[in-house]
Amino acid sequence: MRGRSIFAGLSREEVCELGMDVHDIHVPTGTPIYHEGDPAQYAYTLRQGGIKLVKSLPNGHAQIVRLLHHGDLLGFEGLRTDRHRHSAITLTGTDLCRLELRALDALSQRLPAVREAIFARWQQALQEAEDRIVELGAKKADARLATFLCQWVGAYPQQRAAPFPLTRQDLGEFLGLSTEHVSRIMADLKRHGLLHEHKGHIEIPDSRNLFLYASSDGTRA
Amino acid sequence: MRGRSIFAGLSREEVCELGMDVHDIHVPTGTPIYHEGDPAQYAYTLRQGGIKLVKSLPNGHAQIVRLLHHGDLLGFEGLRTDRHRHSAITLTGTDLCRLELRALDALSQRLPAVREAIFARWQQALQEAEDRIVELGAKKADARLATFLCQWVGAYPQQRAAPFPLTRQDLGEFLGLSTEHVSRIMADLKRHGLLHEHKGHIEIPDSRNLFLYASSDGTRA
DNA sequence: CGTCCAATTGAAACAAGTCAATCTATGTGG
DNA sequence: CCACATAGATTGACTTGTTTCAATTGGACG
Repeated sequence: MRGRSIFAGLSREEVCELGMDVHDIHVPTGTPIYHEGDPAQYAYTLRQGGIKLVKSLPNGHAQIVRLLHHGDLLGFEGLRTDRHRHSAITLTGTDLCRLELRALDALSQRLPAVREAIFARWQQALQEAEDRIVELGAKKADARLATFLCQWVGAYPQQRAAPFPLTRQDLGEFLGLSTEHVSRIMADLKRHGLLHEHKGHIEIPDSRNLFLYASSDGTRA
Repeated sequence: MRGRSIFAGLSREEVCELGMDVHDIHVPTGTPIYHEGDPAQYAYTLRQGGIKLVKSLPNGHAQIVRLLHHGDLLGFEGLRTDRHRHSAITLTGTDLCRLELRALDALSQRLPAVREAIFARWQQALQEAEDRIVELGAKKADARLATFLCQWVGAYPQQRAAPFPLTRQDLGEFLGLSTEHVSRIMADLKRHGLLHEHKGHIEIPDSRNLFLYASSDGTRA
């Protein structure tokens, strides 16, 4: 699912011939791709790197709504609303494929397979968002962090040590915690030997142990 | 959006003729319509009443993922997955319209307008789920409850006092709080005259005040 | 070598959960 | 019509979880 092109079977040339121009662009670390509230003009597919989708509250607090990996889509809400509903900020240097929303909409109307592919990703995003609601609503801080780390390294099955560009603040904004608390829990996990961290990479020696840590009465409410 | 039929313009007879049989069913208060993990066979549109969508954690905790009002859809995830991803339980007596998923899928493939309508609702659900993530991740208990109450009464603009079938436990499971804490905050709101409650109905004298209460440094992280 | 930013740590304040007791409304059967 | 049983709501005292503030450490980089 994730990582499969939405242009089921179409080559880039064929897509271009259908009237959309497609640009590959590179964005360096920590750079906004678009801002919450901006008029939505482009959608993107993430070819390489990591991105956070952030919503800000009036009182200056930020919440990371979703984290995107290789193969994920962003900006597609522009197909239904005229403005972006969150800010997209790179966590690493990223390679993106930029698509025009108007052309994408027209094209996907004509090609049901493309429409379906977008549809499917949307449904998947809803599923993940609902899982996140459960995490945030029903688990304590340490369990939230532990399950998140398990999922993160699970997204990099090939490597022994997964790249980990997130700061403590990013983790806090994703999990609804203060950076200090995140820091303490991370230190705890390392002390228990459940987690190693070096130079922007993390490694979980035995994810079963971490999972147990995560479940061990990580309850709330 | 909410409340509009997905069968854009088609009469029930036309829908039936297209090969789907449609049943109106009534379900009394507190009854499960389907369970998390059940094979998905039907989808429903909610004609009348209230429903909670619940996910359970292994350790026996429950999280209400979404609350449905008149006009909302449920069970449509069955179009993409073969099992229901949450349990649906009535909060009141409800009138539902039951649709066969297989037939619905076939029909919506043939009628792009129907497909689009479902698509649109899905997108809306994602939007609301992301808003909920922000609520849960970035606000404190009292602010979460206050904004929720505002939204709830906002869904019943016609009445002066909105029907309110939720128990304290429901509120807790929706907002990620203990029932006791919910009870205390509700008592506080009433003490401040921001909220009245009688016999399964609530009334917010001035929603601006409650909103202020909700925003007044309702920060976290 | 000094600077800067992120991470860590500690102590204290605050928020929320837990447990237990009480209260209230509601419905039931006598 | 009343006594009682029941389930949800409330309240209080206490414990635990989390944030806040402030100070310190550590690493990356010029």
